[in-house]
Amino acid sequence: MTSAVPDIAGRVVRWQASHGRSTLPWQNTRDPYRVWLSEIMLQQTQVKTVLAYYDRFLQRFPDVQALAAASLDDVLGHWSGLGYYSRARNLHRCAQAVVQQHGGQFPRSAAQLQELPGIGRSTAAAIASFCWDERSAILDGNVKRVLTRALAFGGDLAQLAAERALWDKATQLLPEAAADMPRYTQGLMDLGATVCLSRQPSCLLCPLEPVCEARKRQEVDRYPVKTRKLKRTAQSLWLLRARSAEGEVFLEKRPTPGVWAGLYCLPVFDSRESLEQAMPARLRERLDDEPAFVHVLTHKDLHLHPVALTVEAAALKKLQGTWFGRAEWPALGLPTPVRRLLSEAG
DNA sequence: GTCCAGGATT
DNA sequence: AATCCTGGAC
Repeated sequence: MTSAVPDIAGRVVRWQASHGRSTLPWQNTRDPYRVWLSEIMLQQTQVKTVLAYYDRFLQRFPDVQALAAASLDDVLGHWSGLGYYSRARNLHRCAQAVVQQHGGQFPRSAAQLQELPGIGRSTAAAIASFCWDERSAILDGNVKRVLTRALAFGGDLAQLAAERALWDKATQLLPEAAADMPRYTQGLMDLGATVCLSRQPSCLLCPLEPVCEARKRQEVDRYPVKTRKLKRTAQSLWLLRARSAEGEVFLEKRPTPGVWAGLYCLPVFDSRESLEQAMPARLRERLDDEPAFVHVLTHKDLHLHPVALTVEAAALKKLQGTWFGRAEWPALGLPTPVRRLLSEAG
């Protein structure tokens, strides 16, 4: 044993067995469909949020064949509210690729999994290690935090070279025994989610505390190093909130790509003037401006201006879109702010 | 209210 | 390097 690294893997594996999570609905299975679905949902999304979606999604789409056979609208309807809707579009495409190109079986290596839509390097490694014990490293945001602290890795993760170097470190740290891979991978995720927190980490509860370089130097909060320039722009949008006398709502489908791609949405306009011009003159005086509110995306603040209007259904025949009744629209793929607006209206 | 965390695609 | 969403902490 000439390695300079301490036995991090063994510590993680033993800690996972005694203190890690073991009752989440996507654990205690090696079914790649269930593991894959959970990993996609958990991208950029916290466990608590996913818990509200996972079982319901599985009930509607119990296997990869059912998902592949479903319409994209149906899939987006069950994803509605989870955010980052390209994940749902890629999920659907991936299911179809598995059925059509792999005979309904997920390919059994991380390298092949990574060829599929929506599965990047880390997600591929997670699936392969959980389902088939493959010795392949994950490196999501939580794990980056654990590893950069344990190693006092000071490279700037905004730089490609540092990112590559950390992937190499993560690979070197893997347990030697393939059979330990599921527990090791789960342990790293658990540590990042429950102990090695971004703010106020619980170092006293951490199995890596005795070997953690950042802890040793009392510099835990300096890792990971990432110089990011999040420059958020602002944009105003006007939303036509039309209701018919029968209580139906008027929705249009969003184009792909773009914000809310593929989802149903109230008709969107760049200005109040363009909203007015899109409808018959006799209706313009009945427009009712409602309080604006801000909806935040990663890269822009959307200032949303709802404009209400009650009309007979035929009055908007110049606009693209469809009327949906109370029995229909709740099941559609809707962005959260639009769903909220519709709910408030009754 | 403000700030922040969190992968893959193009 | 830019794009894509929501929820939780403070």
